Amino acid sequence: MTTHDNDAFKPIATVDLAIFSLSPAGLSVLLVRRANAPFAGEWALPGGWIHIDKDLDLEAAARRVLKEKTGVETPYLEQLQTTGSAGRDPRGWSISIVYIALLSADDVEKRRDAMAEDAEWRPVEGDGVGFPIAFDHAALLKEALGRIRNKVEYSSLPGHLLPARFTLSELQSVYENLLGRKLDKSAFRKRMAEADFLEPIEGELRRASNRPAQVFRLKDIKSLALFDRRI
Amino acid sequence: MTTHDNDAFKPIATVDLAIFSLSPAGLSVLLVRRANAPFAGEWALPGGWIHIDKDLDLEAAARRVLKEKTGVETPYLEQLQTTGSAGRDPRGWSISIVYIALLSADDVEKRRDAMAEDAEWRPVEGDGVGFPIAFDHAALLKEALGRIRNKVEYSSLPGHLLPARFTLSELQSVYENLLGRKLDKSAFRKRMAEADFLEPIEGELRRASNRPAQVFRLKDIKSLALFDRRI
DNA sequence: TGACTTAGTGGCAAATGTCAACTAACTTAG
DNA sequence: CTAAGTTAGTTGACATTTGCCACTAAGTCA
Repeated sequence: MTTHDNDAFKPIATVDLAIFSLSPAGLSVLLVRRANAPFAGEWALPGGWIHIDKDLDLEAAARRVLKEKTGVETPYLEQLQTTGSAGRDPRGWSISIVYIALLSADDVEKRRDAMAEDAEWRPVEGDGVGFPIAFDHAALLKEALGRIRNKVEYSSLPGHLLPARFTLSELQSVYENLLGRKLDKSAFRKRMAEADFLEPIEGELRRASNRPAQVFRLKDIKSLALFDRRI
Repeated sequence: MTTHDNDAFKPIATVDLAIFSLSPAGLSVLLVRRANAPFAGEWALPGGWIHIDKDLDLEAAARRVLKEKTGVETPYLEQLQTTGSAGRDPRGWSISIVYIALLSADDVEKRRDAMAEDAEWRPVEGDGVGFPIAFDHAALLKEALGRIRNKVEYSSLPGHLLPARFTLSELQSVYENLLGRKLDKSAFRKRMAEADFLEPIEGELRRASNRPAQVFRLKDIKSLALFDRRI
């Protein structure tokens, strides 16, 4: 292996984000309208070059892009995968480090004013958004959706799509929405208790329902609790 | 985001591999002695620059490095994570796309002559190798070991450390070695049947044991079967 | 105050997992 | 050739877990 610093070994490198939020209608993903070639005018996953003068590391780069596009800072950011090849970008050999970010609908709504003008939430339809998007971003989006739908079955991931405080019924609704099926209330509550990733906020009840419901929060807002057995 | 092609946005990019094999004594990892600065003379995970003139994509780059260092081609290569920051390489902002490769002891032995001279198998001790290694490779190795030890509990990963043909007892031994505990034979066999990732090779028995044992192969040599419930 | 809605819990039947003991297919020694 | 021994493979009793229906509880509303 030859070891010398020149452009023969330096690909284009970006971070790209699959940013999701959840409404009663289902998952939405954030897309941006590209201003410049290649793919000018087309929708894409938000992303950008790594600013080696500003970004201390990859996660910092991803967080910067997330903030720029949504105005939101999320505790939950997961690296999906890195894709890189000669053919994926007309400008040259390029690498994309792809992250998944999960935002609660609340946070999104609160920061709607701070959203980038070129960005828009689009409902997820099946494995994509129902229309073509730039680069290989359709494949990346499909991969991200696969990751989310898989992890819902064995982890606390849905909790990261809720506001910081939520009820068990709200959590169950998110699981059901992402799983695409109804869950038994008793079994669900038993599972959540067993998985031990929630803590009741003492003295805080949600009075919107007929019977006041206990409010919970995630014990760990940055990482997922993994279950021993799939739902 | 400014979009222009210059070195302000081009980090150093390499692929690095955590290559494992298993002996009765436990896991071993391949290390290489670095010839050049930085960290000249120190041990590191094998890796190298992406050759944008030769490598069609990242996986091709990883496979090239694997072949160069071990002489072996493995069906099983998994992307671990991508790490990148300003501080991890003295030469500048750098990214490493890290892969895990699993080789059977058989394949390693058969191709020992083709192994790179600067490469050496080292036994895994705890979360590392028991001595310092270059760059942030100790952290990467720890991460890779964590990934493997986690996935043993809910997937067919151990099958990828065996030769293409193996018996259930051999497979069980690998699980026990990586899990660090004994498994009940009957329960183990029931689990493997349930997970449905093995197929018996008709008419092929291993006669090394007292009672001839059925020989199996993995149904899918490139990807893992995931279990519904952890072992 | 009673009907209704939602939250939260209990308990039993069904399903699943554990593992000891069994049978089977050899090899080895006498 | 046969019995003993070793390993592979299977069975089934019992323990544990899970699913889910029905119950109680805490309100709101008319």
